[in-house]
Amino acid sequence: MRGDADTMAATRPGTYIRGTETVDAILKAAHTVLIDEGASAFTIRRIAAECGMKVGNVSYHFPRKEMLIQILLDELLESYDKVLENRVRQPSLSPEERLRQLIVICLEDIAGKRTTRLFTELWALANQNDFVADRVRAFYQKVHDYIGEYVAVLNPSLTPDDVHTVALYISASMEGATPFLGYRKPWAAEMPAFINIAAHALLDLAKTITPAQIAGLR
Amino acid sequence: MRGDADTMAATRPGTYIRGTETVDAILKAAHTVLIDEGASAFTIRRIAAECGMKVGNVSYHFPRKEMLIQILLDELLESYDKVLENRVRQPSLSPEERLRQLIVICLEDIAGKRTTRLFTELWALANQNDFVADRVRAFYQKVHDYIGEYVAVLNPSLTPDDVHTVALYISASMEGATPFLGYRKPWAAEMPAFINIAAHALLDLAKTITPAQIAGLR
DNA sequence: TATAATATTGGACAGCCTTCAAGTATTCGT
DNA sequence: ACGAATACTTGAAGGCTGTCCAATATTATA
Repeated sequence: MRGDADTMAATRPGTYIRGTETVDAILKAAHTVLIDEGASAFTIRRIAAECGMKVGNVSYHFPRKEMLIQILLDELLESYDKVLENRVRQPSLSPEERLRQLIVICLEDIAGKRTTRLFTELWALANQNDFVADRVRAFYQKVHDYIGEYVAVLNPSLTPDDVHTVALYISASMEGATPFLGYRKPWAAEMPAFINIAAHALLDLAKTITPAQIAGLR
Repeated sequence: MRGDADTMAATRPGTYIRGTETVDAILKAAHTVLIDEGASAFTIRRIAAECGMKVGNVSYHFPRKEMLIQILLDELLESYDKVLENRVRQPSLSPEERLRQLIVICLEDIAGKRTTRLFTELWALANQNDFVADRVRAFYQKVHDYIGEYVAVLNPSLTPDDVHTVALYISASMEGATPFLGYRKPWAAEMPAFINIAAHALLDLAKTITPAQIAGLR
């Protein structure tokens, strides 16, 4: 059985084998449409066409379009969680090298089509859709916690609040690359140099920033 | 007469006073709808309702919806240009103080509703709409040139290419604040601390980064 | 294999949307 | 004040949307 009882408003339908396969196909098609054609093309009919189904069938498995969005988003963000967990937490490196790894991984990921498209759409959707806004917030919360872990080790003089703020700054610096150096964005070619600067500047920041500087005393 | 002959594909209709007033009202309404309700609500009907007009009338002044988007976007981005020109170029400060000013101004602007909403929508629209993509690129090009001017002075060891890359990095670091600390975004409350960190870190970067670091030699 | 649960189909519905042609009203220069 | 240019309104066509439903087909299990 899928779906954590937790905050879930909608559980995945389908109990028969065939049904779950269909649900998977719909979600995959929805993913493709959202990434390739954007939110404006994200319609039941377009999704049904993408996976060679009838509108009624998609509507049967996802009686409300909102359900589809919610489940798709949950699965997508969960997959990002796993990437972070597997690629960053694994190696037995120094905190500094791990943070560098995380920065490189994040920026390389941002350069990919899926991430560039998905997150630009999500940031816009979050302006109006509370569900999307909340899930995106929860996702980045985790990312900031990852970063904060390393920052706290690298710079023991920071309070927990300061650590969070620095992590937020590091994360924002990277995410800002999305509309500039993301997939098919104007300065995509400069990503290698950008990664070099980011790795240098953000590591240096994490190690040397002081509470006084965060507080604006200078 | 309105509309610069320059690159304009579409010129604003209307030569009568009443006509231009109507056009202005439509543009204002379109602006409101886009900022307050997002791209999905950006429809002729919704815009007409917003300014108390009939659908046909809006359609008369803007025969194609695309025209409306284009003219609205041109006017919006031009207004941002002017803010930059007036608020940053004016004062006779040192390059360092000017760059700090620019950073503070940009981030305070990002915290506003208009900028947060507008640019998140534009980044998403740019994924599919070539016109939007091009205008947004041209806009940021200018921003990067502004930043680059100061970077070049603060750090004479950098080549013009390096200067542009550093300017790009600085700009991205600031824009990345939008989905995190923008208007009604989850960490909006941390903007003051974020500005402190950014002003410190980005100025330090501009002054001390070396070509070797940008090239990844370490 | 019978039966009940599940899946799929095709279509109807009301509601949006954009576009357009045609007619009316207003405004401007003379 | 008059004619022409411009502005506005109307109404309807045609296509898209999400949702719903009844009929049919498939599947799992007792």
